[in-house]
Amino acid sequence: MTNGSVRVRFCPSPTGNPHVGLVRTALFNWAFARHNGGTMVFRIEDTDAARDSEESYGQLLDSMRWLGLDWDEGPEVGGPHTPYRQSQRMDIYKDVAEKLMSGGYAYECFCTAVELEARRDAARLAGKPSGYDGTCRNLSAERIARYKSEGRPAIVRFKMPDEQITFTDLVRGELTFSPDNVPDYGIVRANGAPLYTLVNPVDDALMEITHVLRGEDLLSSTPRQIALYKALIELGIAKQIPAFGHLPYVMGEGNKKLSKRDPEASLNVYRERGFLPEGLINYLSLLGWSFSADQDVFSVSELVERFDIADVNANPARFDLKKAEAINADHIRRLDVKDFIEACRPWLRAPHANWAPEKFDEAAWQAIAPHAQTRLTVLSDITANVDFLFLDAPVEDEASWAKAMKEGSDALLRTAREKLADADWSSPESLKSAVLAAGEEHGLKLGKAQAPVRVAVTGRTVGLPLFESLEILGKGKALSRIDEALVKLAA
RNA sequence: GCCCUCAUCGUCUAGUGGCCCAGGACGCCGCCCUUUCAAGGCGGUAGCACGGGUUCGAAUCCCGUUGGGGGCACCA
Repeated sequence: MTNGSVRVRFCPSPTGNPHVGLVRTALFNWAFARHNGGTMVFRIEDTDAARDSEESYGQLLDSMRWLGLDWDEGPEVGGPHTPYRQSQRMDIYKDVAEKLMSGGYAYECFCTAVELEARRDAARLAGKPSGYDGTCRNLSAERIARYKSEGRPAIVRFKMPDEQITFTDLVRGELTFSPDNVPDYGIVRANGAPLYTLVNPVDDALMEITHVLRGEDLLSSTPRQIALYKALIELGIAKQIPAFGHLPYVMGEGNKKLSKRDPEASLNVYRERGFLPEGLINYLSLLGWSFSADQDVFSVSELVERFDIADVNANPARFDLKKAEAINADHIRRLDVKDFIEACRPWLRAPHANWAPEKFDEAAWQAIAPHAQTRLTVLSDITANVDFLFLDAPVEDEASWAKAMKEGSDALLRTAREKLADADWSSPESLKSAVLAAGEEHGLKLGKAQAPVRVAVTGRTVGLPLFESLEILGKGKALSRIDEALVKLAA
């Protein structure tokens, strides 16, 4: 669909934890670049020293790497437009701002915050647009000199041309804005620090970005960026105006835009719970896009193969945890057992695991893993499923105990213990027969008969297939746990 | 207040004028399988916001209403 080389960028500012909306934006840019054999530029917009943090910067890179969203130019990778952190590009912006000023595209504005606010309120009351009213647009030279001698601070404001601006949004089609509603806007702070409004388009121009795919919240600032672009082209700084595509919001509970403050929104939450990168990517890409009419579980490479920005739809999507987990569960099941075994590792150790590290038994883990794989929705669930193998005694779960240990359970357990003692412990079938026979003696079907044994050995009423679990735990430990349960029942 | 934007099952979506009395997925319900719980199989539940047009024909095009979301910073 696109000819020539596609260059997209992902340009977060390092404030707070990465959140899923941000990730979705990164993902669509990445998928678009990869689909078209283009270039993914990663740029850090850290021009707000008060809010940016180095910690957040580190998290951003770490998150991208965890997800497998690689970049061709950017931090720690370099590229022809180094540096890729805006905090290191201040000279460039200063220079552009000066050119904009001397070219008559921007002017100094001496209005104070108080004045601005008063006029904004008045405009609002009068039912008029409340943006900047252009007061300082055509100040006389004397006036400017006087303000300066008074030491009045000034910001630099971009002068919006008095014309309609029309562009074709990649996801929304043709959009037109009238100049009345696109006021002159600040591009440099009074202290000389450039603002996002300047810095973002300037870098896009310099880095020759061809497609700007970003959140819907930036939609209404597009006309002013296009105007700035035109100025930059006239000044010989920019070559072309990029195409814009505004991605729909990712909403949270209560139909609110998922914000950084919302704990549900934090990427780290999903990572710690044991989402697979490909599972999360799969789910996130379904927010505003679809793979096909009848399939919604797919691999990252399938995504790349099919993704097209033209197929993204414009309506906001709600993040649905249940579906995200279901998709993730599917990806867990798709894993090779070997990969599943490795993927679970972090949850087999502290701080997730509740057993001492030396109690972990690699052989037992490898034996039990296949039985766990079809039962997890998130990897962190593994701990509770296998802890009976690595704990000295099964966890104490009162609800499970109460549910399984009824009248006669002690008699059943005694019989089961006897038969189990004579069974062949290298065969789950033999163990099953033992419990089955014990149940028959007490008039219980296997479903009922296995419950007390399960709770005695694993501590819980639900869990992995019992007879395989018994075999892996081993005869000695299993029988002594039944003995302990018998003691507890007698007490 | 002004401007922009969005609108198909509870949720994510397919659908670009006839193939749709609307398809898939998650959820939910039921059945089968079954050593618990899952997984798997089968079936069910539920939707084109509303009102006008245009057209032989509208979920699809146009207008309006309503509702949701966003912007209107010396944040990004």
